[in-house]
Amino acid sequence: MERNERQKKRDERAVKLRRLGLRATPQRLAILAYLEENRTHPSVEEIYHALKPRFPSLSLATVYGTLELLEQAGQIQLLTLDPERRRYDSDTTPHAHLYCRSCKRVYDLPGVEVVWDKLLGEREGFLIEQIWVDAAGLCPACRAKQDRDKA
Amino acid sequence: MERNERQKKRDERAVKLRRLGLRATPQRLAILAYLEENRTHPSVEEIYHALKPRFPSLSLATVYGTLELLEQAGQIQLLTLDPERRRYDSDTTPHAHLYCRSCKRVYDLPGVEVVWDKLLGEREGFLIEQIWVDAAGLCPACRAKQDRDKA
DNA sequence: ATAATTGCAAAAGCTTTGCACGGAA
DNA sequence: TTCCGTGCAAAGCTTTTGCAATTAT
Repeated sequence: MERNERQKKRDERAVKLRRLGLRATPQRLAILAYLEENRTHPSVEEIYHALKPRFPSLSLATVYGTLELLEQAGQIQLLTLDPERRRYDSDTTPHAHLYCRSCKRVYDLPGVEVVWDKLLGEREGFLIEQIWVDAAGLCPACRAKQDRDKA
Repeated sequence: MERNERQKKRDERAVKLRRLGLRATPQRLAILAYLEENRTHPSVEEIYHALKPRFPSLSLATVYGTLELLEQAGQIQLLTLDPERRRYDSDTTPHAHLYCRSCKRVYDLPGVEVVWDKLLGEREGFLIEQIWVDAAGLCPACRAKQDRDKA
């Protein structure tokens, strides 16, 4: 990616934050950029460790706070399917996830056709604002490894 | 419920546990019974507090351990849609849940038609063993309350 | 200049672990 | 009698909080 393009994206993120009434601090821009560039559904700790070298003074509390803020602003989504820790996804469009019970990572699960919009709205008195389709099982790599071990 | 019927259900639970290779201790029977009789998706702490009066020596560690055991044996399911704590459901048949962001309780969500079985099995290299459909929003009571407050 | 944000340290939950004792089979 | 299971206390993590110092606007 060109230097100019990188700068352009950074500016776009800054504008986005200011439109939300938030200050565009280097920490927030970096966290947002990390999430957009790493679609691995990172945990808070993973984001923290990835950015710590570039921001030696970065604190976990800041990462927690920023993620909560971005989530409430609808810029990212909180994933709860990993029972051990929070994970975040900058892709807020509807898609299913899978939690691999072997490597404990979260993957996008392709090919799940759900009529997401039909589920939102009112339903038997409930107001449905958000839907997640979560799976648990094995990712391709762990599945292959398990087959090998059995053989 | 008659005394005989209660005893009968207790015996059935004991048999079920022994078939799984587990000892039928009073604590385990009580936890299982509580989950079957309280379909409120209780947290570990809720189960602990409910049973503590009848089992003054009961420990949280025992509740945690028993729930993990029962889950791995497929007798109950772990729900992760409440980001603050684990909840459990003795109903292991496919059904959707809703997390009310106001009262923070978990409800069964009626009327969601998902072809659950079609989602299980192999899919693009992934092995899908379990599926959850989780929603966030407002339960009927909190929704009514919010409408009232707005008026 | 001013108000929002960060970073630190401490605290607060939730969950797990190790081990001696007790109880189910 | 033999192990499995329980309870306790301590530890381990994840997440939150309060506040003084810093920084974006």
